[in-house]
Parts: sequence; structure tokens; C-alpha cells
Amino acid sequence: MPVVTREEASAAPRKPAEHIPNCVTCKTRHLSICAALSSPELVMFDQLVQHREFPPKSVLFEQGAAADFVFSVSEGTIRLVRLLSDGRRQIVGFAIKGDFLGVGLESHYEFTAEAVDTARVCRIPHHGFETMADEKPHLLRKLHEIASRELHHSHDQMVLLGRKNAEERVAAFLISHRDRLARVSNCTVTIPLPMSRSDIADYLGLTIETVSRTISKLAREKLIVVVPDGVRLLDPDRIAALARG
Amino acid sequence: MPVVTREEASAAPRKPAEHIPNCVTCKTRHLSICAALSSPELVMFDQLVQHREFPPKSVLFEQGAAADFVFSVSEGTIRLVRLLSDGRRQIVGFAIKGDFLGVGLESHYEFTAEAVDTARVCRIPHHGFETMADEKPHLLRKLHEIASRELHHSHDQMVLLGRKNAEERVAAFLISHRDRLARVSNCTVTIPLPMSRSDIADYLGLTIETVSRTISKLAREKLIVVVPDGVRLLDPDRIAALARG
DNA sequence: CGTTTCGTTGATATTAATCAACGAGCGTGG
DNA sequence: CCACGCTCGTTGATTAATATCAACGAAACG
Repeated sequence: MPVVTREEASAAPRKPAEHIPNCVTCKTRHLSICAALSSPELVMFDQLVQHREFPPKSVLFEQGAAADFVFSVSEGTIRLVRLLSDGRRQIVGFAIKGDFLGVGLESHYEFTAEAVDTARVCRIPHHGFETMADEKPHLLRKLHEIASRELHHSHDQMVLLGRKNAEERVAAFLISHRDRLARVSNCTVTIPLPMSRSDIADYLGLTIETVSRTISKLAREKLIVVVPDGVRLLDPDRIAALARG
Repeated sequence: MPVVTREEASAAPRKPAEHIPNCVTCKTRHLSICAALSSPELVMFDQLVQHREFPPKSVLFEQGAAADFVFSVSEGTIRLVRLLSDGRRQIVGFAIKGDFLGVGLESHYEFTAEAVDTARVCRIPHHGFETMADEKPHLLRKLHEIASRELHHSHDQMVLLGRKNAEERVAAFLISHRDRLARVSNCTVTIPLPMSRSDIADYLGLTIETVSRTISKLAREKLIVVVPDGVRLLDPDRIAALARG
């Protein structure tokens, strides 16, 4: 089964040509790891950073490969994928603007990261970043805060996967995704969903069909409206209540 | 339904009377957070530490409560519990000797911790510990390593909960638990399981009955033998293969 | 020594998975 | 430009895995 064409799946990231991005003038700075850095540190950081654009379906890095880079996401959506040998897939997270990849500073990536839509990232050589973290405790502290937040979120996800039914899972996904988007944009009730039903299913431990049916059910009950590439929450409170379980 | 008697559920920890534990002479030191500390730092650490013993079913701390202490486990097994409002329960982890609780340095505990059997812990006031971490980057670095390892493990658990069947879940639990025990004791094929079937079920996102049936099935297939308060692996390799999925 | 808890096993129910079909949208190439 | 193939999402019918309900024996406990 041919899944992707050579062009779109090319692992080679594109360098954006238009204008030169800069850490100091970066608008997503305060949302990202860079919020921990002072102005002079930002200048230093800027020396390390490589700006890259990954087209849809391209791979940022592969599970098990040497973790030569860490990443800060500037734009787009990235799925974080774990595979079983027989093809079963679990998505352990979606990274969006402001998110950091490689927070564990591990020597090898523990999941594969694939662009869902066009993703722009700051790519930082692992070694340089780690050196900087070792020299600047407040950066390490920020890194630890990020890891702690992710650990907390992964516990939420364990509750979801272990104990919630399909409807609760989908509702929880919508609310959690909305909350994350709200932090980095002005999204409130209309939630863009660039990822496929298959991605959502593999994130929620369900099948495509169950996700589709559940979304249809929520729509039938007038809790949401399905819009192109997303959903709109008609009754966010009741969705949130459902999500809680 | 009276679950526990006043005596055993009393939240008040006991102070061990026999001999005075000491961080410098502590035998589990190299397994724990303390591995990051130098000798003089250990002395300093010892000033902060309160040694406490928690009887079975007693609560170390409650989800949502102010995180006044962090903990290092010296002995015993502790279950880390998340509850839904309707009583559904998800155990997000079991802490054993060498494990650290409160790794996120969060202001409020994000789960409840309950002793499964008699648990001995080093309890450290949050504030003092955090101050020390802020002053000693290598301690913070160690903390971050621990958090990263836990994050990795929680991703494994997401794969388990989202995509593995009952047999794979039980096998994975046995192998993972064995590996953790092996790091801190000489356990290899006979795995002590102080936690109840109910605990295992709530950890694996299954019911008591399914856990029981699955263990019986593995025993019937001569992959394990059920022993009092544990199991013995007859064919660790095949169990491990099952666990992988 | 009764009572309760725990683990096990059996019978049945239920949820979500699987199998299947179909239409819309999209890109490709005739 | 249109036809074709492909992917994607949706919906329906059926199956399968696990949950639920129920009963029981053994061990633990007061």
C-alpha cells in the first residue's frame, strides 16, 4: 500500500526563504522553552537554533534513532507515535506551537515524530542545548517544569485510556486540545483538527469507526457541530462534564 | 462498606524506634535520588529527612492536597491512585524501593499515594528540598532524569492501555515489575506481588475477573506458576515476547 | 467461630472491534 | 476537462473481547 508520495514524505526539511526568523523577535517565545531565557541568552540561543519547515507526513525524527536534536514547535501539529511490531499504533501526544520535543534529553528518541500538517520548528543540536542547560540552572528548571507538566498530562491520559468509555475519551480529547490551543491562540469554541480520524483513534485507544460514530453522536445530541477540519463546541460545559467521566 | 479499621488506616505515620536511619549509611542510597548527592550534601540532606513508616492501606498523601513533602521510598510498595468522581479508579504507578514521589515539585499532589504493604519512606519537606535543588544543579539534573524516565514509562503504559489486550497487559506488568524489582533486589523469576488483583486491574485498565482469568490462563499454559503473594516466571522469554505485543 | 475479604470460575451482557459498503473530495493522468 | 483511483469519513451488520453479575471456597480477622 503506497502511503505517501516521494515529495511529501521526503524527510528533508525545508529552509524557509521569506524572512529570517530570530529568537529575540520570535512571537511564540514566551510560550516556549525560551520563556526561561534572558535577552543575552536568547541571542546565544539564536546561534544554536536552526529553523526548519516539515511538510505534512514528513518525519522529524524516528523512534530509536540517536537524539541529535531537540525541537521547539513554532507552528503546525506534530504527532508523537509509538508502534508495536505488528503495526498497532499508539499516539502518545500531539505537539503544537510552544511545545518542546526531547524534553528528557535522552540519548535516543523514544517515539517517532511526524508532521500532521506543515510544521515549523526550531531545531537545536542536542549537545549544544544540553551544555547550555548544564550551565544555566533556570533553563534546566524550565525543562523540568515542562517534563513535569507532561508527566501530569500523561497520567490524565492513563486514566482516559484505562477507565473512560468512547464518549468520555472523545469529549476529553476535544476539551484538552481546546485548552492547549487556547493557551497559544485565540481558539475557544471552534477547534481545528488537522489530524485524521485515524490519528485521533490511535491517540484515544479506539478505532476510526468508533471515533467517527462518537463524534456523530455528539453532533446528533447538539453538543458539537462538525465543521471542515474541526468541530465547534455548542455546549462546552456539558462536553467538559462528559470528559471528566 | 467499612473498608479499613481505624488503626490500619490512620494517616499518622509511625516513627521507627529500633535504630536511627541515616542518609550517609543508607543502603538504598545509590538507588535513590540521593545517588546525586556528595557526602557533605548527604549530611545536609539527613538534616531535612524524616523517616516514616506507613502501615498497609494508610495514605501518604491525598490527590489535590498541598504538596508539603516529597518522598523517597526505602521499603515496601505504594500505589499511586487517580479517582474519577463515580469511583472508577486508575492506578498510575506503583512506587517501590528507590522511587521518588513528588518529582514534579508541583504545589499540589496530582494523585493519592497509599501504602500497599508496610512502607518505609524518607519524607522531605517540599520547601527545603526545592531550595536544595535550586542550589545544587546536579540534584535538579537527577530529578529531571527521574522525571524523564517516568515520562518514558508512562508512554509505555499508554501503549499498553491503548493498544494491548488483556494477556499482553498482564505479561507486560509482570515483566516491567520484575525489571524494576531486579534493579533494587535480587529478584529474577519469582516476583512478589503484594498488591491485590484489584490494584493490578486498576493499573492495567481491566477488571479483577479478567486479571484473575488471565493469570490462570498463563499458569495453565505453563508460562507462570502462581505462588503465595506472587508469581514465578517459568518462561520469562515467552512472557516478555507476549508483553511486547 | 462467625464474618469479611480475596481470588477464582462460570454465565451472560455490553461495548467497542471488525467486516463491509458507500459517497465525497482530491489529485493524476488520459 | 473528465474519468479514474485513492484516501477519508461515515454508517450498518456482525463478532469478539472484556465487563458484569453471580456463586463459591479459602484465607484472614476480629
